[in-house]
Amino acid sequence: MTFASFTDTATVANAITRLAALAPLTEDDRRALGEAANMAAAFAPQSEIVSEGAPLPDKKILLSGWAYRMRQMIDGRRQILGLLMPGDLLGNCAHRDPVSATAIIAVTQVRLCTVPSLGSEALREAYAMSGALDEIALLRQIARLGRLSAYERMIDLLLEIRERSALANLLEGERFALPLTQEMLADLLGLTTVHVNRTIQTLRQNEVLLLRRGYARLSNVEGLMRLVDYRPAPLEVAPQPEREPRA
Amino acid sequence: MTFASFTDTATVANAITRLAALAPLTEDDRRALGEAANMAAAFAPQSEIVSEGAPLPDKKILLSGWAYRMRQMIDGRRQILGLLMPGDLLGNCAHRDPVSATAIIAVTQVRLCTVPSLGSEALREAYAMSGALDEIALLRQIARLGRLSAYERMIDLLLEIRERSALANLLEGERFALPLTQEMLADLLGLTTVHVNRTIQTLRQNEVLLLRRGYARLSNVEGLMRLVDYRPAPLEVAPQPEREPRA
DNA sequence: CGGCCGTTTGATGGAACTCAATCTACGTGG
DNA sequence: CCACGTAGATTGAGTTCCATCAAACGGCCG
Repeated sequence: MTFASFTDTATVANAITRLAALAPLTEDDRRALGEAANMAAAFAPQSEIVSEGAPLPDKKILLSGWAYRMRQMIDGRRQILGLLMPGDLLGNCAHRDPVSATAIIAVTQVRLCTVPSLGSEALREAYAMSGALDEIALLRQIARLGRLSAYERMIDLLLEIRERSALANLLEGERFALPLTQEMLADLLGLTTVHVNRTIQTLRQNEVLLLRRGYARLSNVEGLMRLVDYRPAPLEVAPQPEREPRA
Repeated sequence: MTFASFTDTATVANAITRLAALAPLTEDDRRALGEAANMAAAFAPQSEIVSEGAPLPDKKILLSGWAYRMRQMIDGRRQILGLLMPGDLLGNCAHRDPVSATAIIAVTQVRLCTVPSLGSEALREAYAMSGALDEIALLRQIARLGRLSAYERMIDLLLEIRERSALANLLEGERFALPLTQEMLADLLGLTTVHVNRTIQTLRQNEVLLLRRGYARLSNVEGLMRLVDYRPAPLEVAPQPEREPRA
């Protein structure tokens, strides 16, 4: 299965939903975001959005699509450091002369726009919250790689993706998009593709995971959270209107 | 060897040296820092400076001593997420109602003080730079755990500690303090203490590492950096007056 | 139809873990 | 001042999880 043709169902609305969950946006904010979105730049799947060591661009919003931050060693070993999903913010850096510490690569087709004037209090607040969530994701990734088995790592990662999808109202019932190849999952989890494949099969046998055509569904989320000691990010998540699953 | 009695040779000057390397401090800044340091709070070795989920205190400077950020699972597995060394800043968080995502534990005796009024441009700049370096350290830790062998992880970590020591002028010749037990190293590197011990012995046999009484010395730093593809943090490090090694 | 990307399967090896015991340095109290 | 307790370091034997190597399979697109 290739994801070059992955049809991203996320819209600008999803990105804005996420920001609104981080700080109470005013109507003005939403309008400004909508206008900024009209100036969005598009990136093809697999393209390099930012290079390692390149000067960091302005603060940007990921309007739709997925990307990842990656580090590659000279001998070819790759480690994916973190995922970027709709509504995530890039270039969160307050000091002058900022340089990107990592490359950023598009997974699917990606649309990016510049954050509108940061004059708005709520937008600045959302930006700060987003930075805090970014840090939590990095910390989680460290604990995942350092102390979980392959089986647990996979569950922990899927729980995180599910949680972040929910934040942007991208949970359709209990199903969510997972446009990652097993190779990307391996680079994310510090495993080989072969072992990722075997781990997924075990998850399927245990009826924990349904994985099909770029979508995933977890069973018994509560139990899984207990299994890997998963702690949701400390956010009073406003309940979102639930979208109908479309099979 | 216990580090409860570890004599920390770092002084307030080391912490200030680090900040000065991040942004050009004025004389006023230095004076304010010196005064703030007089109001420092002390923490005993092994004590919990901040609890996970506790409300985050004000922005603080670690004046002297070492600490670490940690996450513990219910079944007892521990992962050290990162180290805090003299001159490091805590509570780098711009949004309201911040809660610590991790516990912070003192390794040695620790002294902390509140950052003086952030009115100063240079201090704000130093704070931002420090945040960027924190992120780089987290990213490095992820790549370390995900893609390096035990042997490489140990080298990579020691190179990072050496680099950070240098930033606070805590490199004495080629020697630097390493007040960590093998158990802490294990929790930091995602290994067991037994394996850390064996890895250290291999490093000693290869004449890469000298480790004695809480101090470390690396040989052939250039070669080690190449071996693990170590990339120093992008900082134009102002050369510091070198301190005489004393031992 | 053929090639390619991604997935799946099998066989084998090795890096790191587990369990268990011993050793060493140091601080403490008798 | 020595006996003891404890934290940390070290060593050995056996095991397991995950990597490696190699090949085959499946769907999609040209």
